[in-house]
Amino acid sequence: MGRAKIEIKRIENKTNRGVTYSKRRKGLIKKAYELSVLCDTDVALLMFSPTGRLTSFSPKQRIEDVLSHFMNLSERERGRMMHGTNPTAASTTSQIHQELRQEINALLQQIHVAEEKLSMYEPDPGKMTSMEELEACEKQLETLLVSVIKRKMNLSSKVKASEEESNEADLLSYDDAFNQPQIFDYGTTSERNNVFSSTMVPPDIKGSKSNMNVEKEQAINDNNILSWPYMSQFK
Amino acid sequence: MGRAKIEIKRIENKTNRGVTYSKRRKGLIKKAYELSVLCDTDVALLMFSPTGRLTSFSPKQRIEDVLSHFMNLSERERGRMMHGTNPTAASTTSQIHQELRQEINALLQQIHVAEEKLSMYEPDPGKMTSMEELEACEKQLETLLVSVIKRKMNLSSKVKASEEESNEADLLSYDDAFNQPQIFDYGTTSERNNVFSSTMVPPDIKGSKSNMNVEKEQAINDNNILSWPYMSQFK
DNA sequence: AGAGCTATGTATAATCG
DNA sequence: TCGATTATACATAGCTC
Repeated sequence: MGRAKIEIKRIENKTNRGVTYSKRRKGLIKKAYELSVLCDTDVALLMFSPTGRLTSFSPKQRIEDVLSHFMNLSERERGRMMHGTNPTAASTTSQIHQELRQEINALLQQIHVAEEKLSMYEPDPGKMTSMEELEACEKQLETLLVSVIKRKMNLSSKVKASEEESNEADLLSYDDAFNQPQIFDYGTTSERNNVFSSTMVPPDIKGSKSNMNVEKEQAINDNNILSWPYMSQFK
Repeated sequence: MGRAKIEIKRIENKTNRGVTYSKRRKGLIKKAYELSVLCDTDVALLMFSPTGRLTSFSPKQRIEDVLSHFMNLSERERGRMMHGTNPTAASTTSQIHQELRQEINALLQQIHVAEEKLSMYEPDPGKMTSMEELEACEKQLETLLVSVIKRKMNLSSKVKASEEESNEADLLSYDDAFNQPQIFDYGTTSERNNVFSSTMVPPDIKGSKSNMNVEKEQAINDNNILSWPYMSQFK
C-alpha cells in the first residue's frame, strides 16, 4: 500500500512517532541543504528528537557554531546576555556596507570566542570565583578530554582493524570541498559518558556521490534555555 | 508547463533565487512545523535570505529563544566594541567602505594573534598523530580537570547556598498551550529602525485552523559566527 | 516583488522481509 | 527494531498576470 494521508497531529504510538521522526528529519535536512545551496544562504536546523536528543544541521557552519557556542556558555554569561535589549547601531544603506559589517561582526565574534577559549585554556582555578565559571570550565575540559580519548581510540583502531565503525565516524562533504554540511547529534545529559553516540543522516541525493558526513561526539546539555521576555507575541 | 527537474546548485539568476527562496522557505517551514507536531518535538529553523534577512522559525519557543538571546548579545557587544568607528552621516559611501575594510583588517590581525596564542594551548586531537602526544595531552587535561573540580568542591562547601534552580525542570516540560509556533523575520541592519516588519507564514494546513502566529520586531545582526574549536571533526 | 496555475519530481505512510 | 518497496500525497519549477 502506498502513502496514505495523515492528519497533522501528535502521533500517539511511540514507535511510530520515532520512525516518522527519523524519516521526516532526513527529509527536512535534505530540504534545508537544498535551500542553502540553491539560494546560497545559511540555514540552520535544530531539533530535539522524541527521546530528547538534539540534532542540529547547518550546511554553512555559521549558525551551527553560534549555537554550539551558546550551548556551552555558562549561566553567568547567559545572564549577561539577557539585559541588553535594544539593538542600536548605525544603519547603513548599501548592500556592501551590510556585507562588510557582517564580516566585521563575524570577526568580532571570532575574537570573542577566541578570548573565551583562551580563558578556558589558561584555567586558573584559584582565581575563579563563581561556580558557573568553574562548571563551564569543567565542561570544556571534559569535552576536550573526550575528543582526545576518541582520537586515541580512533588511532589505535586504525592500527588494528580498518573500519569497525565506519558508519559513525565517516565525515561527508558535498561536492565542494569546503562548506561541509553537518549534522550533529548531541547526547542528552544522561548520556554524557558515552563517547560514541553519533548518528549519520546523509541527504542522499539521488545521483550525486554522497560523501556527506557526520560526526558527533559532543555531549551537552539540552536545556539551557529561557524565554525571551522582550519578544512579545502578537495575534 | 509543469515542474522541471533542477540540479542542486546555486541559482545564478538573482530574481529567480529570491523566488525559489521564498517558495522553498515556505515549504521548509511547513515541514518543520509538521515534524514538530507529529513527533512532538522542538524544531527550530534559521535562515538568512539572499538579501541577508534572517528568518527563524520555532514552533516551540525554546530554541528560538536561545538564538534571540545570542543574537542580541552580540549586537550589544558589537556596539560596545565598535565605539569610535561609527560612520558619521557626513561620510561618503566609499569612505565608509574604507573604514570598514580597515576595521576588518585590524580584526583579522587580532584574530591572527589570538589564534597563534591559542595554538600553544589548544590541543587539536584531530591533528595529533602520535599516541604519546595524545596521552600527554590527556594527562594534562585530566590534571586540569581535577584541579577545577577541587576548586569547585572548595567553593561549594564554603558557600553551601541553594543551587536548586528550577530551570532545568521547566525547560523539558512545556505545555502546548504556551508554545505557539512562530516565525520571526529579523530586519537587516539597514532596516534596523523599522519597528514593525514582521512576516507571517502560517503552515497553511488544509482544513486545519491555523493558529500559528508570527511576530517580529526585533532587528538584529545576523553574523556572529565562527567555529567552535571543541567540536573537532574527525575523518 | 507577489499570487495562481499545473505538470511533474519528491517525500513518505504503510507494508513487507 | 531496521531497511527496502511502493503507491500516493505533496512540493515546487516554470509560467502567466
